[in-house]
Amino acid sequence: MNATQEKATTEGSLKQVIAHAKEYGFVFPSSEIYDGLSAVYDYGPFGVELKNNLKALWWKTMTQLNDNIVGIDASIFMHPTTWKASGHVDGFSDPMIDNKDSKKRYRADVLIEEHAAKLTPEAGLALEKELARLLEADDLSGVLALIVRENIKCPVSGTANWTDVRQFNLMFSTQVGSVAEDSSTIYLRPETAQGIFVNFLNVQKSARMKVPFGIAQIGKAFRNEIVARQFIFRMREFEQMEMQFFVRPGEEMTWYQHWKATRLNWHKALGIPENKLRFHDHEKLAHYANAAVDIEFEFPFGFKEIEGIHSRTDFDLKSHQEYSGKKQQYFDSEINQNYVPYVVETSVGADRLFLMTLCNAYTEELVGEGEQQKLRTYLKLNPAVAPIKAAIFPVTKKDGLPEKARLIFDDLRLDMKVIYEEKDNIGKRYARQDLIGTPFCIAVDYQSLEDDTVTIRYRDSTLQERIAIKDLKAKLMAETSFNTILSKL
RNA sequence: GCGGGAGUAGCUCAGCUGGUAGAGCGAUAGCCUUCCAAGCUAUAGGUCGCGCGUUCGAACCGCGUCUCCCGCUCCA
Repeated sequence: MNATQEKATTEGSLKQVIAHAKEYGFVFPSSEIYDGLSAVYDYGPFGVELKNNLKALWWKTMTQLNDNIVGIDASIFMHPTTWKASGHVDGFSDPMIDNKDSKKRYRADVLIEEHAAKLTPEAGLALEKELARLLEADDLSGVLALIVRENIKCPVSGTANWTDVRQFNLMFSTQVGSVAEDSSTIYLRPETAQGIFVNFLNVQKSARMKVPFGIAQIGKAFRNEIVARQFIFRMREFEQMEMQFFVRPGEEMTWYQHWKATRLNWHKALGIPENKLRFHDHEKLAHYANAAVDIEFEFPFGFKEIEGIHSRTDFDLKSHQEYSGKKQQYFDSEINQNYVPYVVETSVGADRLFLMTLCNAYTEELVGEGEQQKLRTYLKLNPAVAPIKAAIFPVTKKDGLPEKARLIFDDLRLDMKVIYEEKDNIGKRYARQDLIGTPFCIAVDYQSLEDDTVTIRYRDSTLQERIAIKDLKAKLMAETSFNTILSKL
């Protein structure tokens, strides 16, 4: 651990990243003055800039670089039947049971299914049927009775000392209408995808889209997680960036592979090192999917999913067709056929993308020698997504330097987010910008008054070079443009 | 939800076996200083997470509660 001698560059632990995020205005706990609200967070002044940039980058990648992808913005509230059709009403609530000795929590249905697998095929099948009947009837005490009757034990403690079976519904519900009695229950969407599916024909017709084509959407979704933790990694209110890609039946695997590669590449282009990213194939597939893979990032707490790519088959559109009684078909004039398209989904957690970006950017470096040695903390953010693109400093606040700097600032602000500061010595000002990841600092000095040049100081190297003021904006625009990322795709 | 750990100024922490709060950094204002958290002056900021109890007296002891962190479980 004695790495103090060499120039050690380290990434932060999750704790450090959280502390940094709060201290420097990226992420605050929600309603903090009331002790916060579990698993809910607010984005601060620099956090919202960073997040907006990430969202804009994704949006442009999808809708600007692909002429067959268009966007929508659907509501959070949807007709309740939507969630019956999607399977969330039935499938999104889990019967849970705790073992009082081992303190472990299990899904009661999984426990019984695993037990059934050990029985003879006939007995196992009979048990599963019984379970299905009980679940269908929402008979939770019946499920417990079944566990007791079968003498199912906890794999850890080996005892059958169980709590009651309790239902955890992951969807938030609320009422429409001001009078409680007359109102009907509706849900806050647990995923944004259904807003796309129910608008499939609206979009296809109005934008005259031809299969294969995609619909992109960024929006909030809500899940009443039993356990929500790890900062903004798992929140009860979160933001998804989803693109549903509609393809001819039978061609879904080709597109699945295509989007898998394309999306991984996007994260790399953003500047995430290759060795911190990996694919993780799903062995157990969701009810709607015939193939699924996660793109995982190595967070301080391990490799975790940031994006999912799913081949959702025609499950959703078919289901909506059934429940709504409205045909969800597409006429493919190339092959002269009507069909319900298959869907390949790419779904990024915007907050996870944000957290990945922040974790990856957080850097601590020992600089200086001996007594002078100190820790330099900065955010190595990609300039294209950095909250502040440049800071403009007069080297002192007299002799007309502030006025000169102001002119540059007023010109730059028309094109990008910049900061002007003249308080404190310039080293302190550099350090403050490092902490929020500002990639460039522009210093106006006495030479600037004579020959209209300034120095530009680079965040990561702390090196400076002199540049003519007339060339400054073009350089900054080029260095901070989305183009620097998009051109790599 | 369960188990473990932790809550004192914006941050990092100090505060003895109970005697009603302090430091450094940071922030703000000013001075000084043309280049990497320098120096000087001043100011602001805390019902010690919250509640109840014990006590003449609680940051400190007891009980309860809330929040955060780590693990179990689940997912975008």
